[in-house]
Amino acid sequence: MSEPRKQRANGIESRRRILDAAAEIAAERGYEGTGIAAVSARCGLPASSIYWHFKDKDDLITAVIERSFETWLTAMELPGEQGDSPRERVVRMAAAVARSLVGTPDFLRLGLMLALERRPEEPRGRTVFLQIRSVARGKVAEIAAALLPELDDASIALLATYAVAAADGLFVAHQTEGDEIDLVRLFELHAHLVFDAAEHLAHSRNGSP
Amino acid sequence: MSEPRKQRANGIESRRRILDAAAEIAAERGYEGTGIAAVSARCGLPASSIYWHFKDKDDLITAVIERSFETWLTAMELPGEQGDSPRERVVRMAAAVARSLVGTPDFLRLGLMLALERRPEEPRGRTVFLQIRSVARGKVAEIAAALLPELDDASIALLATYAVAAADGLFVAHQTEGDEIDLVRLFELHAHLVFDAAEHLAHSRNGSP
Amino acid sequence: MSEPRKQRANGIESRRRILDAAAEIAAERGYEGTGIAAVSARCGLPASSIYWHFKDKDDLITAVIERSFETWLTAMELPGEQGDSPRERVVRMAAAVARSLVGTPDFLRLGLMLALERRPEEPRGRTVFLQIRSVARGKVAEIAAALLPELDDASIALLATYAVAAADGLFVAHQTEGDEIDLVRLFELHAHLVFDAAEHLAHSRNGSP
Amino acid sequence: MSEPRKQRANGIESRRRILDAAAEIAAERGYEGTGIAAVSARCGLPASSIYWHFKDKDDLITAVIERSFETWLTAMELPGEQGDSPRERVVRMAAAVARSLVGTPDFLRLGLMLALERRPEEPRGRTVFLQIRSVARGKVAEIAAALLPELDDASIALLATYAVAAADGLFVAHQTEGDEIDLVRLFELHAHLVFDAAEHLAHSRNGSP
DNA sequence: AATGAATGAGGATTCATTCAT
DNA sequence: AATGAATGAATCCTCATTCAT
Repeated sequence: MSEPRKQRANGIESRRRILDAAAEIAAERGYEGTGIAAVSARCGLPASSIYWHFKDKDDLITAVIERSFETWLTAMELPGEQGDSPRERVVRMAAAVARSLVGTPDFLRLGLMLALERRPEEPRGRTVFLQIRSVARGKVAEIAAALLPELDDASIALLATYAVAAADGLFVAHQTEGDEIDLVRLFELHAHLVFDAAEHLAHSRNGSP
Repeated sequence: MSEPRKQRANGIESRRRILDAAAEIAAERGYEGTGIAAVSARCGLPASSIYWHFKDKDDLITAVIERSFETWLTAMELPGEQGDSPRERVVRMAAAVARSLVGTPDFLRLGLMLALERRPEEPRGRTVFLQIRSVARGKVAEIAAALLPELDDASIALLATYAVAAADGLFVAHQTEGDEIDLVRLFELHAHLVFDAAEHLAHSRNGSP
Repeated sequence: MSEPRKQRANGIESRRRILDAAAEIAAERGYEGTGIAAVSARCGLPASSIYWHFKDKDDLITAVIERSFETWLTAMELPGEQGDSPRERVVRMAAAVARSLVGTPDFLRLGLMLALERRPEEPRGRTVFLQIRSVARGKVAEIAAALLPELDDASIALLATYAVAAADGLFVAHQTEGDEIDLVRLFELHAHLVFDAAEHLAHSRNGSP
Repeated sequence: MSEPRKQRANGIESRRRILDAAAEIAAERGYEGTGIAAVSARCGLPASSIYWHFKDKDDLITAVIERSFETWLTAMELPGEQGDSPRERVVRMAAAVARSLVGTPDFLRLGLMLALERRPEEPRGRTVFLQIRSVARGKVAEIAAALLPELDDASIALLATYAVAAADGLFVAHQTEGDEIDLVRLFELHAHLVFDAAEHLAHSRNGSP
C-alpha cells in the first residue's frame, strides 16, 4: 500500500522538493528550528536522502537562501525608465520592490534572522545573506549616483545605507504586524524621504548632517 | 566561620547570574539556540537550579527580555525639553535613542529574532516584545501629535509606523555591519527625514501621500 | 509494572553498572563496536544517563580501561621474596602474572585493540593504555637491574622491551586460541628464556647480540 | 578521441583501487571503523561500485587480508640454506621475517585487531587470519623438527606456539612504539632465545619445563 | 534555596546496502 | 562495468524537564 520505491529516480526533482520543504519550515522557525526530520516529513523523502543532496544542514539552509534570492531577483522586474522625473522613477522603483516583498521572500526573512545571530561558528547562510545585502546596497548607491550626479561619495554611502536599512525595518514591520501594514505605501513614503534628503545633501554642499 | 563567603543561599544573586548567562547566550544564538545546559555551564549553577527560579525555558527567555527592557529604559534618559525648536528637540531625542542602542540591548536583538519567527506555539517572549514595540509606537505618535497638532490621526499613525520600523532597520544594520556604521548619525538623519515628512503632511492637508 | 523511577538515586552504583556493562561489551567488540545503546540496554539505564556520568564515549572507554587496570593491579599479588635463587623468583613472578591474565583483564584486551589502531584523532583510552604499558616496562627493567646488577642500561632496556612485548603476544595467543594454550606454562618458559638471555648478556661483556 | 585516457571501464584497475583504499583505512581504524563511504571517498569510486566488486563489507575486508598476505609472502624471501650452523640459519630467517614486518603488512595489523575481538558473528576476515596464523605455526614447527630431530612433538608444539606468539608481540610493540624499536635486533634475540630453549629441551629428555 | 541524578524524546548525521538505469 | 539516487536502521549525543533529597 505504501509506494514500493520511487522508480526512475530523479535527483533534480527530489532536490527541489527538499528545498521547498526546507524553505517553508525555515521561514517559519529559523535556523535551529528547522529540523531535518521535519523537512523529511514534509517532502516525503527519508532524512538520509536529504544528505545525498546536501552535505549538511548548513548546506541545505544556504541553498534555500540562494535559491530564494535568485527566484526573487528574476521575479522582480524594475519598471521601465520612461521619461518622467527622477523622483517619480525612484518612487515607482520603491513600489515595485515593496510589491515583491509582500510575498515574503524566504531569503530575506531567514537572512535577517541569521543576521541578528552572532554564534561563534557563523552559518554559511548568514555569510551569503550579508553578501547579497551588500550587493544590494551597492546597487542602490549606483542608482543614487546616476540620478543625482552632484552628490559626493560619502553622502551616497550614507543614503544607500539608510535606504537599505530602513527598507529592512519596513519589511520586518510588515512581517510582524501583518497586512494591517501597507508595505507599498510605506515604501513610497520611504522613497520620497530619501529623495528629499538626497536633494538636501546635493544643494547644501557645506551644510550640517 | 567556615565557608569563605557567600555560601548561604542567596536567591536573588543566583537569579541574576542565571539571567546574565541566559542573556548572553540568547543574544548570540536566539531562542532555540539557547540550551539550558549552556546557560547552566555559563552561570555555574546546575540546570535543576534554573528550574527552581524559572518555570521553564520560555519563562526564562521572557524574563531576559523584560529585564533587559527595563534596564534599557532606566538607562536611557531623554534630553530635557529646553526651549529650542521642535525639529531640534526631535533630533536630540533620536540621537539619545541611538546612543542607547549602540550597547545592543538584548531585548531588541532577541525580540527582533523572535518577531521574525512564526512558529505555531508563539513564545511568550515574542508577545512581550511586540507589546513593548507597540507601546513605543504609541509614544512616538504622542510626541508627533504634540509637536505638530495640525496632523490628522492617519498621518500620525503612518509616521509613527515608519519611524519605528526604520529605526529597527538601522539597529539591524548596526548589528550586522558593526561599528563601521555610525548609528547616531543615521538616527539624526532619520529624525530629520521624518520631521520633513511630518511638515509636508501637515501643510498639504488634502493631498495624496 | 515497570519500576516507577529509581528512588534514592545512587550515582556511584549507577556509574559502576555502566562501567560493568561497557567493559563486557568493549572487551567483546572493541572501541567502535561498543554502542552506547548496547551499553544502555545491558546496564538498564537510559543512554542519556550514561552521559550524565561520562562526558562521551571516549571518556567511558577510558574509564573502563583505568578501572580494569586498577582492579587487576590490586588483585595480582606478586609472590613474596623468599630466599630462593633469582631465577626461581623470576619464574614464580611470571607464573603469578600469567595466572592473573587468564581472567582476561579488559584493560589488556581493549588496550591492545586500541594500540593496533592508528586513527587520526587518537582515543584517550589508547594513550592511557600506552602509558600503563610503559610503566610496566619500567617495572620490569627495575627488577632486572636489581637481580643482575652487572647488566648495562642498553641491555636492560632491550630485555625489558622483549619481555613485555612477548608477554603481550602470549596473551593474544591465549585470547585467540582459547584454553588449549597453557598460559602459565608459556610464561614460565618465557621467564626462563629471558633469564638465560640476561645471564648471557651479563657474562659476555663485549660480544655480539 | 574524446576522453583524455583510461575512461573505458577497467574492472581490474577499479578493484585494485578499492582494495588499496580499504587496506589503508582498515589498517588505521579496524573493521568497524572502515566505512564504505570512507573507502569510496578515498578511492574515488562511488559506493555502489564497491558493491559491484565485492558482495559486502565482510567480503571486502577479507579480500584485503588475503591480498596483503599474498603480497607479503611473495615479497619475503627466506635466506638460502647455505652451509652454516642451524642456529645461524634460524637467526638469519628471523631477521628476514623482521625486515618484512617493518613495512607493517596490513594483514597482520588488521588480523590481530580482528583476532582480539569476540563478536557473535565472526567476520570472515578473522577466520582467514587465524588460518594463516595456524599455517605459520605449522611451518615453524616443521623447521624446528628438521633442525633438531631429537625433539618430541609436545616440545615442538610448545616452542612453535611460543615463537609465533612472541613474534606477534614484538610486531605489536613495533606498531605502538614506532621506530624507536629495532625490530630486526629483537627478532634476532628472539631467535637465539628460542634456539637455546630448543637445545635445552632436546638434551634434558625427561625433565620438567 | 538548591542540586545530583535521572529520563524519554528528539537532535543531526552515518551506516551498509539496494536498485533502476 | 558502473553509478546516481534512495532507504531504514543505527550512530553518538543533546534536549527540556522532573524528582527525591
